[in-house]
Amino acid sequence: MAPPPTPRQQARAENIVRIKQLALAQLAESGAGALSLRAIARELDIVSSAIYRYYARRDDLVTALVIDAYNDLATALESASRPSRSPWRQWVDTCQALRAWAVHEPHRFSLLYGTPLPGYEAPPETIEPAGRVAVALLATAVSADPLDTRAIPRALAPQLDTSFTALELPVRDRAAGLALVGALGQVIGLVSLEINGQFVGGFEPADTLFTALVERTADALRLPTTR
Amino acid sequence: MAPPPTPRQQARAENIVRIKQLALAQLAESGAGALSLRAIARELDIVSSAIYRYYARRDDLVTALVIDAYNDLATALESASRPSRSPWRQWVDTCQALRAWAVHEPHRFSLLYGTPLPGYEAPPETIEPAGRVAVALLATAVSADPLDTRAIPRALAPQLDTSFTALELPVRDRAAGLALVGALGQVIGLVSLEINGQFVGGFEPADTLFTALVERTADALRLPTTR
DNA sequence: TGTACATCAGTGAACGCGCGTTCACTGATGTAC
DNA sequence: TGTACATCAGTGAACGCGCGTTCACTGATGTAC
Repeated sequence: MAPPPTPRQQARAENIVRIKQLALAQLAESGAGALSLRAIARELDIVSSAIYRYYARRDDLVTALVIDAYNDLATALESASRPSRSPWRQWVDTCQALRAWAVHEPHRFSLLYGTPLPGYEAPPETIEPAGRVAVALLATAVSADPLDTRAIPRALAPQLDTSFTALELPVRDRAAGLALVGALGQVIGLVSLEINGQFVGGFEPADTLFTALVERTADALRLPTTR
Repeated sequence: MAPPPTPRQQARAENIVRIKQLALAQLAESGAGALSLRAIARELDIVSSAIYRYYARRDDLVTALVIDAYNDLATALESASRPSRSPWRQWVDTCQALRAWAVHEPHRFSLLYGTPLPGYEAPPETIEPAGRVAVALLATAVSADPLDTRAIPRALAPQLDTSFTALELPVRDRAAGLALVGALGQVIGLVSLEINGQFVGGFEPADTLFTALVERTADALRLPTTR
């Protein structure tokens, strides 16, 4: 039984929420590289040094934002995948949820999958939430059974085994695992191209394009269309 | 017949080269957001205001770097595609050239396909070199003839037609065009995941993974294996 | 070929702004007896 | 329940650093006659 929070603890928790909100607003406006503790303090109506009560270093705040973003994205994907639907449908729905999240919060998507921040090294505690996203997306497609007539290269087999074991994703075989990595790369790539503006003038809005492509991938993975 | 360059013109051209070199070094070290005209001037042993003789605004320098990067990448792709080889082979070779370029110069790849710089708007003159890259990559796969049993959505047809007409890429049909966009998204996505460190611990080095996937895409596009 | 003039690369000082982080401190809140 | 003490959020000043951009200027280079 946790003791009830003291007013001080509660104020602290609320301030952390506010700090993150302001940080996200900055992220959206000026990018992650320009995240400024001083600017956050200013908007909090707090002297600049007081921020250090909450995050000892700028990078600690970035880490908090990264972890939150992975978790929010994973949750969005998980709740998009309705178990009553066929794997084919679940895959398409989940991909669309990923795109929707990314289009809605492009700066947070870029924080996760965009250019690494110079000087920032993602600490180990980001690995688990990052995995949650991969699992949430690929779990809908574990039943994949692609036609694949080529042999898996010798060097690739252990990489595939290690990765899917670590994620606890029971894929059918290595060919299926490989196809899943390809599908993941495609989804992330298409979303990146869209939110980075590479489709401007050609495929905007890109929802039809995106849906058509993830459906074809679902076909290529030969995902069951019935539950 | 162009007149021979004066010493002054020559010095100017050389300085522009040096400025770009120093800018690229900064890009690699601190990211595009931290590109600093003052720092460049310092390394050039020039007073900070003198830089404005060369680039009137910071963004003009960024634009020059973007255009150079697109052109260098396009050239790398073009020279990787040997016409004596089969389309299947050309596609795989070109994709590998793209990955090699990106792995060798990740900061330049990120400048093109990574998170947009806050406040920087790519001017129209970047469109043509950006197209050169798309053409260099996709031209190797114009003979694609994927199995595709689904109808192209109504909203998608004009987008596909416009895009491939603009690039002057004579794809077989819309299904092939759609598959090519999917392939492009996958290649960019995989390379982005790799250079942004998302494969760390799982698929590093990623060359075997990458090759296996572009080969399978070449299969799926049913590219001819003979010239 | 020589001279007068125009061009323009580079100078140096300044404006006004931003940042992260440390430090000794005040004073309200929380806790242990 | 009351009091003494410990905790710790927030203060305010300071350190040392960075940036883009403007401006009037010097003096070497280029050019037109």
